Amino acid sequence: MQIYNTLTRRKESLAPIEPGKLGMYVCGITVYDYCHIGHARVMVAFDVITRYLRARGYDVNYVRNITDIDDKILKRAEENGETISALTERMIAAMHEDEDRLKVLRPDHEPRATRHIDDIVTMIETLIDKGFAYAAENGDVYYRVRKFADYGKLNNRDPDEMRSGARIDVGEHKEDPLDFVLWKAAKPGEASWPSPWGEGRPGWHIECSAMSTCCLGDTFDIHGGGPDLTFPHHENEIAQSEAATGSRYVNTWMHAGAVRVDSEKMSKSLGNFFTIREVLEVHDPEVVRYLLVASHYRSPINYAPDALDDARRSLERFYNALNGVEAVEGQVDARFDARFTAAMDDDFNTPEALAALFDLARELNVAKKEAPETAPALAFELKRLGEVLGLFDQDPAAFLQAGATALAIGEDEIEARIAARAAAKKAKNFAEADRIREELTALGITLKDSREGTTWVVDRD
RNA sequence: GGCUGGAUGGCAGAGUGGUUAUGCAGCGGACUGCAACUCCGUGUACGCCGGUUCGAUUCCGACUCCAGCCUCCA
Repeated sequence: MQIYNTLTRRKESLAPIEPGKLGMYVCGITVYDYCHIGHARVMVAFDVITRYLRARGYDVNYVRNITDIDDKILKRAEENGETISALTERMIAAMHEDEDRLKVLRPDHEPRATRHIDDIVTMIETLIDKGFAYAAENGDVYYRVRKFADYGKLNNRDPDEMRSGARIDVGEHKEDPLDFVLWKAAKPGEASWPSPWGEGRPGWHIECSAMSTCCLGDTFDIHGGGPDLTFPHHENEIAQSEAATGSRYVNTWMHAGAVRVDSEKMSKSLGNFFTIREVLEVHDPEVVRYLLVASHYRSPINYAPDALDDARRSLERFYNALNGVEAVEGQVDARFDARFTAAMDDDFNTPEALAALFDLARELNVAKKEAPETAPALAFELKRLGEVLGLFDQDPAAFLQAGATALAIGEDEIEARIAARAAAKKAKNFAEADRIREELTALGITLKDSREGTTWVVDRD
């Protein structure tokens, strides 16, 4: 099992700290708004990673945090005229709904910042004791970046060169412009927690250090997140945790690729984002998931409506193959599994894995015609491997007929007309049969004849 | 400016020192009463310039362009 490690910039063999077990922490969502497709990318990527590692026999402990206290949350709650917890509970519920629809399995633990204030305070105290942090007069506590010799190792950055950077916020209470906040003193009226330095709230980076260490130990196997978190967030996590514990923080750093719109990163600040829920109003969740899985997790992907239409058509190929076959476990050529596994073993190469599944689908299509008795086992194999990617879980006919409820014709009526057409065909009245088919075509229904009878799908084009 | 990636056929997207990725779309054929589905066949694709090599899209160097991070952001 090879995994690309952002820290070393190369693929490395996976070597669990404890044989057979893996601790994985992924930076989750700041819950002040609905999740967008960029969030979906990270959720799906690490869902596939977790599913595969488990299928490979690892006992994975998957932790993904929820940031439920933060400046943006305070601001949004204020704007909405609702309490912080009303806002965050609402968004957490929405997030869970979104990921359920995308077939993203829940992490084993979802620690929330506000429930770990004690751990955070303890870690900050340790950092102060060790000289890696200091309390400023205004009640803020800062991390002393220059004290940590390895600072910049994840991003290949030299603090001396960053010093001259014009965009670094100087901040009147910092000893050094590079220092970042661990604890923010509360302004009057703001949500706050007591601490040795006065009322305040945690800085963003420290919560992940505290919660990951708390859930997974001082050193753990895998830490993941979105592409924009490598700096400063993950760099700062390393600085905090390694200074506090004196141990190596993380063995393997994994980062997903960005989702772009018109070649620009999809982000809240650019305002060019699509929320998961608005996309799911128009597209089947599995189509969205397929789009995300069809690219390698580290590659950037361009989000466009056309891309979803393409994904839909590719997925139809799988469901057409699966349609009309009962999946039953049985003897199957092992080379499909071997190809799939080899691809996934190579840094979770899902496009390559899908290529193997397309070949399996072809085999299934051939079997359906030429050796029907072998089809159920092939269908089972396709579904079994697809499950690792979180795909092919729907009833094929239902998938292909999705959207029927929006049509101007009921399913019973469709069946009635198919029966009428069958009668016309039997009577060799092809003109009438074609008339009925064209009528259905006009309504968005495509018929498919086979030896077993006629089925129908909803026309997407 | 510094640091990361990337540039593959009409589109999407893997990969490889010399042999078919895969999917969608197109074209030809088969199947079909005709279609749809399916099957078979089909495309001188690897940004540009040098170098290494018997041979490079694949390795090395320069260049051009694109994206990300350096500020909240998945």
